[in-house]
Amino acid sequence: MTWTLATFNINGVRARLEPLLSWLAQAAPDVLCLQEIKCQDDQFPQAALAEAGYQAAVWGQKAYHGVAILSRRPPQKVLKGFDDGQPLAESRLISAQVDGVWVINTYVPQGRDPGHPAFQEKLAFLERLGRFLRARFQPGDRLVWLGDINVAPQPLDVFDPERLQGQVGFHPAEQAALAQVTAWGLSDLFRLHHPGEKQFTFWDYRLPKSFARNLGWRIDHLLATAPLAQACRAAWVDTGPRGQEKPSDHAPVLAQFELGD
DNA sequence: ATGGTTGTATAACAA
Repeated sequence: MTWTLATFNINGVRARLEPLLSWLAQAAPDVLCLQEIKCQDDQFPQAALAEAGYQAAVWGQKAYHGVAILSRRPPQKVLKGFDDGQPLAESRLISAQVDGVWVINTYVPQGRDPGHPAFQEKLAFLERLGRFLRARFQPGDRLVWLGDINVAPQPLDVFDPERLQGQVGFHPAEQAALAQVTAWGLSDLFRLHHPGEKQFTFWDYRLPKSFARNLGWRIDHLLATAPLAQACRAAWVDTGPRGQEKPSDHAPVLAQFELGD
């Protein structure tokens, strides 16, 4: 079957429910991973999404962070956090096996500044995610790690690589930490289908007219194991929502697959 | 220039 997977940092699901519903109706992904829902589980708009044809596995928290996996069909399994005996303090990781694919949805800590303790927490999160994948899954499994990963891998992935070199989101230490995870056997689906193309997924509100001037970063990714990368027919960024009224600062990223049995 | 805006919550904090 043809299967479409998407990731979208929604930056407050309650503040953007109407645009989310219209985007879902138009883009019609089979699975949508959300980050920064910024609400508790019981505040999540389950009913409105059910009416749109989606069920949701949600791990929220008050005011900050929060992740969810929306799917047309019920997931076979859902996992919140790393499930390694040490609870994750913030709601930044939810995984689900849905339509036979393991979908690992992360909102990786932003890191604040390379000199801030939060930066070390970001690196530690990425290392822990690498251990999580290696402990639980095989590179031959149908698996996608996706979400707001908060790291631009290459100079092509930021609007001004010289100026931004060494800043949070474009620092060698986090690029190395990301590479350590993907070295397990994950491919960047957007880059696979668009080598050499400058296409961003995030435009900071704090830079005046950042979207109109395309002052962005490619920090939202879909990273797939070989069986899924081989099944991937297309990957793209939908910049439509970013240009609308009161947008999220991120745009959705999608990938389409032809899944055999 | 170390700025700027946004959501949540209602004062700052995180991004």
